[in-house]
Parts: sequence; structure tokens; C-alpha cells
Amino acid sequence: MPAPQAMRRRILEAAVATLAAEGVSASTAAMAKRAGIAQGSIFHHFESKAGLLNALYLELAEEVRAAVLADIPAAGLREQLLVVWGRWLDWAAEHPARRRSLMLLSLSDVITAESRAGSARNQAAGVELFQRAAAGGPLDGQPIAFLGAVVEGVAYAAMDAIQRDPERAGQYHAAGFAALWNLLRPA
Amino acid sequence: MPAPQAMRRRILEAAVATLAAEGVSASTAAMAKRAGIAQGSIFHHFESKAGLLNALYLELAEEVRAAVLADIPAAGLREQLLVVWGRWLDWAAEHPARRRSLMLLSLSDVITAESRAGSARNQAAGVELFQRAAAGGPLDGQPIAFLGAVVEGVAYAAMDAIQRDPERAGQYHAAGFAALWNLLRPA
Amino acid sequence: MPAPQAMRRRILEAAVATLAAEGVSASTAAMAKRAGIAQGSIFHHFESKAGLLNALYLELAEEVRAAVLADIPAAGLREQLLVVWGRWLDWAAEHPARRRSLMLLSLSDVITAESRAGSARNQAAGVELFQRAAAGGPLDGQPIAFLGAVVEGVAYAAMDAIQRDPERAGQYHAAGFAALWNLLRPA
Amino acid sequence: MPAPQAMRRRILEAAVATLAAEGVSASTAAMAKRAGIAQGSIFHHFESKAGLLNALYLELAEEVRAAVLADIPAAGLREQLLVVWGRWLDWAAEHPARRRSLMLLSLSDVITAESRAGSARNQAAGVELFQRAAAGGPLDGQPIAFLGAVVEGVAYAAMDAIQRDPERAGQYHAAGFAALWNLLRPA
DNA sequence: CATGAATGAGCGTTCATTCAT
DNA sequence: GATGAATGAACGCTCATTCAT
Repeated sequence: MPAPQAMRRRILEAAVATLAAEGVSASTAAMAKRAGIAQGSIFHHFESKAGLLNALYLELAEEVRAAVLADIPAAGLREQLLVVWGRWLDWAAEHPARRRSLMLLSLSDVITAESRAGSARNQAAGVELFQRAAAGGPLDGQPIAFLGAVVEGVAYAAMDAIQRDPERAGQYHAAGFAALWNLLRPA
Repeated sequence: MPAPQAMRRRILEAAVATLAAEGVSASTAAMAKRAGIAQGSIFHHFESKAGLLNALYLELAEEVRAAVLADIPAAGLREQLLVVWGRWLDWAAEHPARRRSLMLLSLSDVITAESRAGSARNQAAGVELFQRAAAGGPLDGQPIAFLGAVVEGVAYAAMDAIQRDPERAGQYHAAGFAALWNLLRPA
Repeated sequence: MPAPQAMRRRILEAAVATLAAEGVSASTAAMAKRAGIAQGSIFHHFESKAGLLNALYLELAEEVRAAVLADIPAAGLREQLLVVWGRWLDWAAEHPARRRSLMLLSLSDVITAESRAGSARNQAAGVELFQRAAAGGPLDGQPIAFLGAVVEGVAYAAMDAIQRDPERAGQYHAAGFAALWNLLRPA
Repeated sequence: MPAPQAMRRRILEAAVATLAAEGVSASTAAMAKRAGIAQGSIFHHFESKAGLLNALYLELAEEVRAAVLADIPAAGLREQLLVVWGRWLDWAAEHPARRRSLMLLSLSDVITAESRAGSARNQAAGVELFQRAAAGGPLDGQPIAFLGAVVEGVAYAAMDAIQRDPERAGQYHAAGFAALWNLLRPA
């Protein structure tokens, strides 16, 4: 019973690496090879390629949530957001292949509406923090999906900048957060 | 040769529709079918699928630029940005398939570095406007690529919101712009 | 009326060059391009690709015959054969593309039995010379086709050697002829 | 994996038959059909069509060598050559499709220089026999490639004659050998 | 006649999935 | 379970040939 889960993990890790390297069109054979198993064995653990990719999408989304939202210290709202911001950028910087896979998957049409909804539910707690920060600002009262997308847009811009130019990571981290805070707060 | 350009256009339009409907992995056969021509005929007008997609990418990028940046009225910076913002969201709302295609293409690795550079050059005038608006704000002095990505992130969030919920288009338009202006300006 | 023949010639010359460069699978489009005409124009001068290749085969075969067998001086048999041998090797050395095309065509199955028969008839006079030389030797009385093939085999070996190593052309010329003469004569 | 080699063999046999029947441009689909397998299955056993054809070329070349050069009896040079000559003609007569395939392949440009070199190395022992027989004759001291080509040319002429007119096989066999021996020996 | 765009069958190759071992 | 050979539909692309201009 421990083995099946371990095999599943190995396949998912291999899938991350393969996706990051070759895009969503990476073959299941390439994933199997990277996992060190036979081509056909993947299908003992996942119903289909689509099933595997959806499972991976959910795992990665949950991983981000855990990395970013676990044990947020009791503190002022700005300090809490700063913690979240920092963890988010750090996760992206430390796991570029995972970030790339997650992004490729979220843009691919193999990810079902159900998977997307699950992922969104997952991140609700995080968005809610930003929602509180938006009180009185221009996005006060806007739907969560909109607010979340705005925040995500700014965060992805910072992640891309850091990945492109890691030596100025601190500068992008600080400027990005200042911009985001500005964006949320009343003028 | 009554209209070699007309056939090219028909293929590109069919490609937009097919990409929007089926993703980047849409087959050239599907595009040909939608264009009402034989499969092989595509290759009289484009060297390869990659060539077709790059041409489409450049056309769409130029189309956005023309729609958004043409004849910006002499006015205060805020009014100019508001014009740009409005035209951008309008283009997206009016051409959802084109927007989706452009996004899918820009995330795909068939688009060459050269195409991307051409597109970036194209949009330089627009980004420069935002750069001027950022003076004194948290993104003052940041690289153009970072600033552009932040602005794009906010704009895409607004476009998605409007597409999801067109009845509140005005609200997303106004709140998005206020947030963007806040983000750029000094606290 | 002069023009049609000129165009035909141009196409055949282009076909030779294209065949030599790209093999029998060379496209008619490539030949048309090399001839400086439109793809479709080839089919105003030749019924089909197969028709073109058969015509080329016959032209080349006739060209060899003319180059090798025209005006053979009255002389002893050995001297006559030496003239033929020399002209044959010279033609091959001077027209490698034509030789290669002729060989490719003769091995291809687009050349009909009729074309082959025509070419064989053409060369009968030449083979007859060798037949006379074979009198009393081991091939005396053998069918013309067999005798011709043997002679051809020796000649092609010499041509290949000269093409591979042109500096020793004289040596291959002389040794090849001596071997051929030995082969034909009584022990 | 009951017999991975068996499938490989079946494909190679089907390739021989298909090549002999349709020429080098025979499709892999036709080979698969003749082998009774799916089109795609060929590519589990061979990397590509070119890989398959090169493998076939090497197998056939080795097969000829084994059939012709194995266990040559200790005897006078003439008797040894006669054994080789006989085995060579017999192999060709018994395996016309294999001979035709080998010839088509050797003239095709899908066969790599490496394959050709391997095949040449393979046959060195045979050519060396003819080289010894050439001592004192017109081809004494000529490069192996030239000598080999001459011998091959005479042999192929005999094979063709036998194939065309099997009833006189003995006559072509004897006359061909006499001619070859004459060719090699001093006048 | 010349043109070259259009055709559509066919090519070599890939790949998710199945299944006998 | 694990294996990997087998499948066959699909893919991007080529090409001889046709035909409206």
C-alpha cells in the first residue's frame, strides 16, 4: 500500500520535469521513461493522459497553497500580505519547472472546469486576505475572481522578472509589493 | 492570381477561429476545412504550420497596436492612458477569438524569438506611455519588460472579468483603470 | 515552331541537372524551376512525369550512341574498339550529370520496356563491333544481350574509377581496355 | 517478448519483397501490409525508413558473403574462383528478389557511407581472391575498388543472362567464368 | 501556350492506449 | 502490478496533375 502512492509520486514528478522541458504536448512515453518505468505502466496509475494532467494540476495548485498560505503569522494585514508575497515569489524562484508546468496546464484545455473550480476553492483563503486589503480601494467590492486575477497578474510579472534577471530579485520583490499595495489601497 | 492576398486572409481568419476553438494543437487540416480549401493549399501560402502561426501572431499583435495606439489625442497623461485602456478592453471584448489566439500563440513555443522581438518593438510606444505615468511611483525606474508585464497582467484580468460577466463591463473598466492608476502613481 | 523544340530541350536539360542532383524522386516542380518556367508548363510539353523521363532516357541513349559510334574510322578491329572505348570513357568523364541521370533512369521502373527496347536497338551497331572481336573467344556465340552487358560492366567500372580518381584516368583507360580485350580474345 | 527478432525478420523479409516489386520508393505502409502488421509497428523495430533500409542492406550483403565465401576449399586458385563464381550465381538465381533489393539499395542514396564501408569490409576476403588471380594480368596493381567493380560487372551480366534465360544457365555460367578468367590472366 | 493556385492522395512518423505475457 | 510490442488514427507536409485566367 505504500508503494502505489510512491509510484504515483514518481510519475507526477517525471511529468513535471517532462512538461517543463517539452510543453503540454510531451508524450506519456517520455514521462514514463523519465520515471524509469514502462510506457504502459502509467495507465495502471492514471486512467488517461488527461487524468494524469488534471491530477498533476491539482497537486501543484495545492502545493502552492500549502507553501504560501500555511501558518500565516498573526500580524498587521500589510505584514501578512508581505509574508504571502514573499513565499509566493520564493516558491516560484525555487521551483521553476513546477511553476512552468502549472502555467502550461492552466492554459491547456485538458484541464477540466471541475479541476479549475477545485483549485480556485483551494486558494480562496489567500484571495480573502487580499480582499481585506482592498477595503476602501478601487477594487473594493469587486468579485473575487477579478481581484484574484489582478493580484495574480502582478505576481506573475514579478516572478517572470526575477526569473529573467535573478540578480535583482530583491528589487523586483520590493517594487512589486509596493505596486500591489498601492493598487489595493485608497488613493 | 485574382486575389492571392484574399486567400491568405481567409486562411489566417480560419486559423484564428480554429485556434480559439481547439487550442494551439489545432491541426492544419482543421484550419483548411474551416477556410473551405484543400489541406495542401495552406502550404502554398505559408511555408509551414510554424510559419503560419508566426505570421498570425505578428498580424494580431499589429492589429492590437493599431486599434489601441493609433491617433492618441493630445491631452493630459491620465486622459491618454484612459483612452488606451478603453480601446484595449474594447478590442478584447469585440474580438474574443483573436484575443484567445494571440494569448495561446504568445505562450506557445512555436513563436520565434524574432517574432516576439518584432511584436515588442511594435508596442514600445504604448509601454512608454505607461512608463511616463509611473514616474515617482513604485515602478519608476524598473525595466520596461517588468512594467509592461504588470500592466498587461492588470489589463488581462479586466478583460477576463468582462468576458465572464459582460453586463458589468463598465464596472470592471472603471475599477481596473483606477487600480492601474493607483498602482503606477506615488502613494 | 522553332520555340516548342527549344522549350522541350530546356526542360530536358533542367531534368538532367535535377535528376543528377536529387535522384529519380526529384519533383517536376524542381525541374520546372531549374528550367525557369512555371510548374504547370512542363505538362504542355510532356504528357506526364513518366513521359518526360522516358523521353529523356531515349535522348540520352541516342546521345551516347552518337558520341561513341559516329564515323568510326576504317581500321583494324582492335583500333576501332580502342576508338569506341576512348570516346565512351570521354563522354562519361565530360558529362557526369548525364551519365548519372542515364543510369538512374535505366534502373528506375518508370522506364518502359518499349523505351528499353528502343535504346537497345540504337546501340546494336556498337555491340556488333564487340561481337566481332569476341570471335574465337569465350563469349563467341553468346547472345548479344549477354555480351553487351559484360562489356558495359567493364566500361562502367572504368568510368567509376576515373570519376573517383581522375588523376589516373589514363591508367584506368589503358588497363580497362587491355582487360576487355583479353576477355574477348581466345586465351 | 516472445520473439522480437522474429518480427524484425518478418519486416525485413516483407521489405525485400516490397522493394523488389515496387522499387526503393516503396512505402513503409506497403511493407507493413505485406508483413501483416500495422503501419506504425515498423517503427518499434527500426528508427526510420532509412534505418530499416540500411539494416536490410547490411543483412543482404552479409548474406551474400556467407553464401559465397564460407569454407572455400583448399585448392588451386582457379578452382577456388570457380567455387566462388558458382556460389555467387547460384545465390542470385535462387534469390532474385534479394538480389534486386540489394542492387536497388546499393544504388539508392539512403544507404550511408558507413553502411557501404561495412559492406566493403565484409567482402574484402572475396576481392582478395580475385586480386591474387590478377597477378601478371592487365589489372595487376590496380586499386581494389576498380578490380572489384570489373569483376562485379561481369558477374552481374551473367546473373542477368541467367535470369532472363534460365534454360541456358550452364552456358552463361561457363562462358562467363572463362571470360572472367581470361580478363584477369596475362594475355 | 503560359501561368501558378488549387487539389487530394499519399508519405514517413508519432503517440495514447490496449493487452498478452 | 509491470512490461513493452502492437495498434491505427492522426499529424504536417509533398507532389503530380488540373484548370481558370
